[in-house]
Amino acid sequence: MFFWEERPRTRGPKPALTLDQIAGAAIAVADAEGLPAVSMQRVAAELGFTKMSLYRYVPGKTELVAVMLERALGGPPGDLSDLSWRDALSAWASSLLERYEAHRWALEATAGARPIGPNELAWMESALTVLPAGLTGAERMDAVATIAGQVRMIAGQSGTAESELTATIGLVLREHADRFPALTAAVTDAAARGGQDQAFRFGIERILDGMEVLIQRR
Amino acid sequence: MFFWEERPRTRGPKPALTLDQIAGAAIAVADAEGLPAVSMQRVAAELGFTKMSLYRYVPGKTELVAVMLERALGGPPGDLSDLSWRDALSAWASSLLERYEAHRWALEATAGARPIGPNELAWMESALTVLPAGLTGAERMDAVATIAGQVRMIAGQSGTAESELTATIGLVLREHADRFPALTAAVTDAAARGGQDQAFRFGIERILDGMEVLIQRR
DNA sequence: TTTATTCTGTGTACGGTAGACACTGTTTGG
DNA sequence: CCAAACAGTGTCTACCGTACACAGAATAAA
Repeated sequence: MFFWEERPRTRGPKPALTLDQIAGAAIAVADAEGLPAVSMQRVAAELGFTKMSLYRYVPGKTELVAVMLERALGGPPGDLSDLSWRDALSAWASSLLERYEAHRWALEATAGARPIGPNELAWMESALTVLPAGLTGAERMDAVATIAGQVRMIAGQSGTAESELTATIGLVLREHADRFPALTAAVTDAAARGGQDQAFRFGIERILDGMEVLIQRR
Repeated sequence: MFFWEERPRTRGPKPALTLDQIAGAAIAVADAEGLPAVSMQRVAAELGFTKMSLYRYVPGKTELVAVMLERALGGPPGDLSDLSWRDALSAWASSLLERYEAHRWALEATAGARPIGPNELAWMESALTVLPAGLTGAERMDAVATIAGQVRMIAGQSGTAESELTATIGLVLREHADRFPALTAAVTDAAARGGQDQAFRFGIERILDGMEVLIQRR
């Protein structure tokens, strides 16, 4: 786990690149054309170098993606201490969602086993500190996971929102509307009102309400 | 969206394979060695054919993965009607989690844009029918998404549970324990009690509690 | 029954991927 | 001054998905 920071160099030629430059170029490609467009070849070409030169800075593509994720998500918001735990967690979740939506490949990049970076830990730490008292350590972890799960669920749908949700689902749905009456009804009603931000807030409010019930029960 | 079912064949040689055979072989490979091990070459070899023969049954790899997902997740549980909405949703979530954990590549396969199959719609339909009254169509969709988000969050951690969570996180964490005091405390406490099933139930109960608050408020 | 049509599985080819390795040339510590 | 360390390049292997032409098999039409 030592590829996050640039290691000190003593002898030999001065490196022409930095890890930040590489990550930046890779992030730019992913932002513009999606994660599949990010290859060693492409990133190196974007910087005017050969692909093999990147291996002087990064052990492999897995680690490159990890660094991309780390840089793209960044650190957690810092000014949550003077809010109520509800507002703080809500703001935390909104901030995280913003980050995911600013880099729509980020969610895809977190699929499967991967190394976890310092910024990701900082996000966890941030949420844990604003969590209310009256929860065990395990429960605190679980609570953060539940909220993060909601963020990631919405982030996953956000690209697909409305346009493809009505297109992809609607295509199969219109054909078999009789097999899925409840889904058809819910989708048509949801389409009339619309808004994926509503979906996010609904889930967060339910989770926070549920946590409040638990806290006050104790 | 016509590659789900096998299309009728009239003239020409009898097909030596079926879509189910192909999907089954691919699922077996993914179960044993993970999703990256699933290639056209590998799946075809597993069946004793050349990779190009698969393209007679499936338009491309994207669709193959979609069929794999469809077959692996299967249909929703059917006997939820005589349960309370809480128990029904809890059972629904548990069933879905079981499916995801039985095929740990399934979550990874749902990352990014992808075609949505009939079984996935059936799962949605199943959850929507057991949902309590007093919610709008949009809210019903949001509620299902929130629960599904919890399932997917836990499913994503389940492979990493304990072993790697203490290894991957713990490695970086032990080095910077002073930077993440709340996280360190929560992790050590959680490790003492352990259990990823606890994490799942905790989140589900919070969400259901939150939904109950909303319902009773109306 | 013959003929024409349609479909299957195969072989070849192309452009792409990640990465191993040897090499040249630059930089700097001893 | 020189030897060690290191940067970037070029070449190579082993894969990947898939486009395309083809030979043979099965059937529908003649």
